Amino acid sequence: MPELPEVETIVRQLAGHLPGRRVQDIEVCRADLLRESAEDFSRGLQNRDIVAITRRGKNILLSLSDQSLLLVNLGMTGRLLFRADGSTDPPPTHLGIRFQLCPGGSLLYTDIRRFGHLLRYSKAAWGKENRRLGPEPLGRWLTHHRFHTSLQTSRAPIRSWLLDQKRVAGIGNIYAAEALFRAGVHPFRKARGLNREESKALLKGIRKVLREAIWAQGTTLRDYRTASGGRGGFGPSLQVYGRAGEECPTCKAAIERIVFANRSAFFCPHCQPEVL
DNA sequence: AGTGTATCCTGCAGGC
DNA sequence: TGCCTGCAGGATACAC
Repeated sequence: MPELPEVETIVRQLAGHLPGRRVQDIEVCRADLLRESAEDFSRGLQNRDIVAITRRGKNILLSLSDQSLLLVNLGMTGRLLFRADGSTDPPPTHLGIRFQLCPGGSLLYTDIRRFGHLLRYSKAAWGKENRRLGPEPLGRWLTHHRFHTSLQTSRAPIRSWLLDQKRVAGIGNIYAAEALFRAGVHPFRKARGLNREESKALLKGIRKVLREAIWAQGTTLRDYRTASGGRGGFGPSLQVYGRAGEECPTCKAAIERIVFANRSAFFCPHCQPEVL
């Protein structure tokens, strides 16, 4: 569910609450969210101070006072909510893990489908894992030239390439569809088949749609919520995702939906021709 | 090596 | 009303 803009929104909100707070107590309601025992997980976090919160791709990273790190991946339906003490909000459904913080407040991880996970890393172990992720699409390192060069190494359909977190980190099915539409590139096209002009348009499209979605605090189709429980406002700005049968905003042709790699792809057959 | 597919899990919408 | 099917923003183990 949550792609880069959604995760960025959550991180920005939590940055106003978490740093400076201590993890006082941990309640694990759903142990299958972890890859270690609930006891080890709790022991590794208890009494650590949260120093910082950042994002890498679609992952949320909490830096702790002992140099270790807690990674939160929200999967499809994960939420990370901050609740002040005495909050009148109703208790969340599908609570997975509750972190009681000091001085005051709690951090709640909820997840209907439980595709998400929480992982502790040492500084060194995270460094190694981090290198396996592709560059940040909004980062300065990823130039048009590097993007184009990277595309040339793959025969995969460009939609699959964009979803592969080892290529570029943070893009999911919604923003892949939107970026391809903005660039006029059919999702089926081979990555290495894009010429310089097309790859430049694609990177520009990716950056534009991600920035606009961050500005709108992400896209709530159903389950995504910000850290304060709010909804993202980018939904009405989606031009093709979820709009099969509707008119293309550019040319009025009917938007099509095809399924490959087990996922829907939405595109305009006129603005995004499969063959040039 | 580099791809596509099936699978984990729950909830909801739509058809009958 | 209720049962059934298909579909969902992600990541990964496997087969080819």
